[in-house]
Amino acid sequence: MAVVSPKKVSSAGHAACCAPLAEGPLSEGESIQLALVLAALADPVRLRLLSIIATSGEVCSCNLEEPVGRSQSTISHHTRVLAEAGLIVGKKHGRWTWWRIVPEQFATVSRFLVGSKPRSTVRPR
Amino acid sequence: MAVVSPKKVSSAGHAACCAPLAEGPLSEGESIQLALVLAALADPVRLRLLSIIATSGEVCSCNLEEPVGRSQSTISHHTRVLAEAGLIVGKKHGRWTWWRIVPEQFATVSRFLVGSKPRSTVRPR
DNA sequence: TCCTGACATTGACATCTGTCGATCTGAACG
DNA sequence: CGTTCAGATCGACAGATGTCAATGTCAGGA
Repeated sequence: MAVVSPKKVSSAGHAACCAPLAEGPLSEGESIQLALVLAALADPVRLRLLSIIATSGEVCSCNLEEPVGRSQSTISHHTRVLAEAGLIVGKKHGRWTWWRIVPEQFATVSRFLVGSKPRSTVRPR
Repeated sequence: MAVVSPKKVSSAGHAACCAPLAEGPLSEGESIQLALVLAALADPVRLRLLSIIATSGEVCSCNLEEPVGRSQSTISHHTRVLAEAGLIVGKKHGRWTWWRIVPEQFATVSRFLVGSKPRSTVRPR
């Protein structure tokens, strides 16, 4: 994933945009946007964090370290990546940050992946 | 993506398995499997290749280099990654390899991402 | 006002990944 | 056979990523 640098784009927003994969070739820009969100999803620890948050509805960071067995700073790093990808949002309650899923972002990515049915056929040159 | 090594698992099969994210915490194994497929998707060049293949129905490698502007060896690398993730399959016709989408694998991943609705709420400790 | 606890940030490090040029392999065709 | 061509593999390299320990920040409670 050389081209995609999450640091540059502070948030992928809800704009992982564009039409399903089979609706026509993706532009370079569209593919970079989508890859950003998919890259945030493509880590075992982050997937487990997401499943915990999605299952619980709302969780504070303090309840995330133990189940995945990573240090506090690592968890903080991962929640940041997920938040920048627009997959979760955090709300501060006193000392704690409560995280919850942003279903719309998941739906957007999901919409891309379905409808990837073959259509016509192109002969090789 | 430190833990996921596509080289070790020759194919992710159609077993990116398990229930939707919100159906309960993912096991470590499940998360690694899913991350494998998502990592294959999380690259702009591979997304564009997929969109080209999905749009065309069936394409030979020789028609993939030019649209994405990468060398032959790089394309070969990417098609390999996609094939190992079970997202495409290649069939040899004489000298050419024809690639096509495996819709089931996309559906499997997609099924994970939807249904990620918040449910109950967990109090911080 | 000072301490404590919850997170964020930083720095360092080993590992992984995308890319290319060069080389290898194996099918088609004289 | 020997040549040609599609595509796989190899070797190298720059840049990205996951991880942790250490340190910074800032809200609440004593």
